[in-house]
Amino acid sequence: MSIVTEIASAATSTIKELYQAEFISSDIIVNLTKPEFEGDYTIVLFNLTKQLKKSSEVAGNEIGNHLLQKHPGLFTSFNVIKGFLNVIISDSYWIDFLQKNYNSSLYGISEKKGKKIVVEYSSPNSNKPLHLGHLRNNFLGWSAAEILKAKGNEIIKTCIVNDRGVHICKSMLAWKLFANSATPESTGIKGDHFVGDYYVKFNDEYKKQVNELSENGMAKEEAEKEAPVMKAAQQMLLDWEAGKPDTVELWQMMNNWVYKGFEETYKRIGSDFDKIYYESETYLLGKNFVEEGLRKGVFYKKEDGGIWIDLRAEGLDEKIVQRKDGTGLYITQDIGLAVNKYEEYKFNQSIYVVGDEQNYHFKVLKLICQKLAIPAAQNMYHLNYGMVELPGGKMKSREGTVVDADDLIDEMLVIAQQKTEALGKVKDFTEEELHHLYQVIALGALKFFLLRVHPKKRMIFNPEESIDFHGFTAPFVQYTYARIKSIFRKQSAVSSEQSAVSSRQSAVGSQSPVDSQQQSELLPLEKELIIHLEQFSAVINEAAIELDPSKIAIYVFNLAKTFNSFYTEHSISNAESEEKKALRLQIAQLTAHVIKTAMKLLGIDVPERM
RNA sequence: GGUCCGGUAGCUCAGUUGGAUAGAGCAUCAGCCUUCUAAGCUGAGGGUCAUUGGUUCGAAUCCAAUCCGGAUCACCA
Repeated sequence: MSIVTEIASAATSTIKELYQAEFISSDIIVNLTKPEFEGDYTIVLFNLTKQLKKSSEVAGNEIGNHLLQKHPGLFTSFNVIKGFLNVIISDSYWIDFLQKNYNSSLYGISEKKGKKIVVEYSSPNSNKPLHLGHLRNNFLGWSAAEILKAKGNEIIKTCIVNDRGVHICKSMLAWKLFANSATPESTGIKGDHFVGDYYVKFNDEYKKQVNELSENGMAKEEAEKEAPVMKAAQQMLLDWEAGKPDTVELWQMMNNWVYKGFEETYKRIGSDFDKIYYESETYLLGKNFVEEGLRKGVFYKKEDGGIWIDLRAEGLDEKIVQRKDGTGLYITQDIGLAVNKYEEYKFNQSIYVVGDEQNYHFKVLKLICQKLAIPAAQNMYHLNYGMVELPGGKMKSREGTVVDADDLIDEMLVIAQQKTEALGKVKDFTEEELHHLYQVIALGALKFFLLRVHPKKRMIFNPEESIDFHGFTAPFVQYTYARIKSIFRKQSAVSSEQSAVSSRQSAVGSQSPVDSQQQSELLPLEKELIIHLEQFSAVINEAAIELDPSKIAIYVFNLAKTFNSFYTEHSISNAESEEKKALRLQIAQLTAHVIKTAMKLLGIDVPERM
C-alpha cells in the first residue's frame, strides 16, 4: 500500500471514529505538502468540514491528534493551516520502507495478473523508409507495452505492414521506368531508402506530366487523372490483384528490399514484434462481415450496389463499407483484422498506436464492431498521438521533406560522440565500449525527447536545433545513474580491502536501538529522495492507466534531479558516520534501481560509466 | 459548417478526479571543480494560465460563449 493510501485510510477511520461520519478513502485528498509549509503530506479538510459541521481549524486539530495517537509509528507531528492538515511522517517509517526495498530487484514491478493485451504499433508502408513520425509511434508503442508489462499484463506486440495498394505500385512503376535494373546491392543503398527514392521519383514524374497536360489546355483535375504514370500505376494495381506473375514478382522483390532495411532500423531502435500482419494477407478478411452485417441489418445496400452503415445517430456520418464493385476498404479490412487478432490471441484489450489523424477511423471501427457484436469490439482502444511536424509544416514523403529515421539516428550518434569526446572522461574505454556508449546516449536522448511530452500533443521538431544533452533529457538521467554506479565501484574496491566492516552488511544487520536512533534523523534531502522513491509504483500505475510514458519521463527526471542535489550536498562515501553512510548507500542503490527500471520502461538503456 | 484535440514564462513543456504564493528544462545573468564523475550544483530575472462571463469557501483545472492553431468528416490507406 502506498503511503498516500495509507494516510487516506488512516484519516478515513479516524473521521469515522471521531464524528461517525462515513467517507471512503478516495474522498480524502492527500497531497505532498508544498515546500513553503512544514510537513510531508497534506490532508485537505475543506471538503470534509461542511459535513462535519466543525471549523476546519478545530477538526484539523482533532483529526491530527487522533492520528498521532492511533498511528504512532506513522505520524510524528502535524500542524493545521487554514483548511490544510499537514502531517509529518516518522523517519522510522521511511527507513523501514528503504530497508524493505533497497535491495529488491523487482521494486516497482507488479506480479503477473494474466491479463492479455495486444499492442499494435509501428505499422509502416512498404514503399518508403521510416521517418521521425514512425519513431514517435515506435517509441510510444514500445513504451506503452513495457509499462503495461510492468503492471503484470501479458503483452503481444503486433505490427500491420501496409504492403499493398496503389502507392506501393507507384514505386514499383518508377523502378521499372527509371532504375535500369539497379538494386540496393548494386547501388549500396539501404533497401527501404532505395525503394523510397523511386516513390519520390514517381511523384516527380507525375507532377511533370500533369504540368505538361495542363499546359496543353487540359483542366488540372482531368490532367491528374489522365497522367500516363498514374494510369499505369492503377493498371499495375489491377494486375497485382489479378495475380499477374511478373507484377507479383516485382512486388515481392521490392518489398523484400524494404523489409531488409526495416529490419536494420528496428534493430537499432529496439522495436520488435511478436506477430507481423501483412495487409496483402488481411485485406480481404473483412468481407465476410459485410455479409453478416447485411443480414443483421447493421449495413444496408444502396441502389448502386455499395454497402453502407448509417452512423448519424451516433453523431457521425454514413460510411461506406464495401464498394459497388464488391471490393472492401480500409475500414473493412480493419474489421477483419480485429476479428482475426481476437481469434488468435483472445485478448482482454487491444490497443492501436496510430496517429490522431485517424481518430475518426477508429471511432467508426469500434462502433461498427460493436454493432456487429464482435467480441473484439470490447476494450478496443486507440492510443492516438499528435503528428511530428517540421517548422515549415507537415512532413511529406512524396515531396521528400521528411526527417529520415536512419539519418536522424546517425546524426545523434555523431553528436553523442562529439560531446563525449569534448568532456574527455572516457579515455580508458575500448572501441567497443565507446561504440556502445554512443549508442546508449544517442538513442536515449532521441527516445526521451519524443516521449517526454504528452502523446496527444503534436510536436514541432526543428532539425537545426540539435537535441539537447542537458536538463530534462536522457543523458542527464543516465549521468546520474553512472555517478551512482561509480560510487559503488569505488565502494566495493574499498570494502574488499577492509573486509572487517562491510558497510552494506552493517546497514542490513543493524537492529540495535542505538543504530536506529542515529539513523532516524533523516536530513531533508535524504527524506525527499526516499519520498520520491516511494512514489514509483504510483507513477507506473498512472502511466499505465493513461498510457502515457511522459509521466515516467517526468518522474525519473525529477528523481535524478533530487539525487543530484543530494549528491552535491552530502557525501556518501565519507558520510558523517558509518550509519549515515549505510543509509545513503541504500538510498543510492534504490535510486539507481528505479532510474534503470524507469528508463527501461521508456526503452532507454543506462550506462555503467559515461 | 459538424465533430475531436490543443492554447500556461522569449522557446519547449509539467501541472486539469477544483486546494495554500502556478512549476521544470532551454536561453539570459551571477556564483560553485584540492573532496564520491561539473553531461552536475546554487541563485536571479522572466506569467493577463488565449478572452469574457458563470458555478463556490476556493478555478490554470468545471460550465457557457468567443478568438487562435491543428486534425478529421474519401467508393485513399
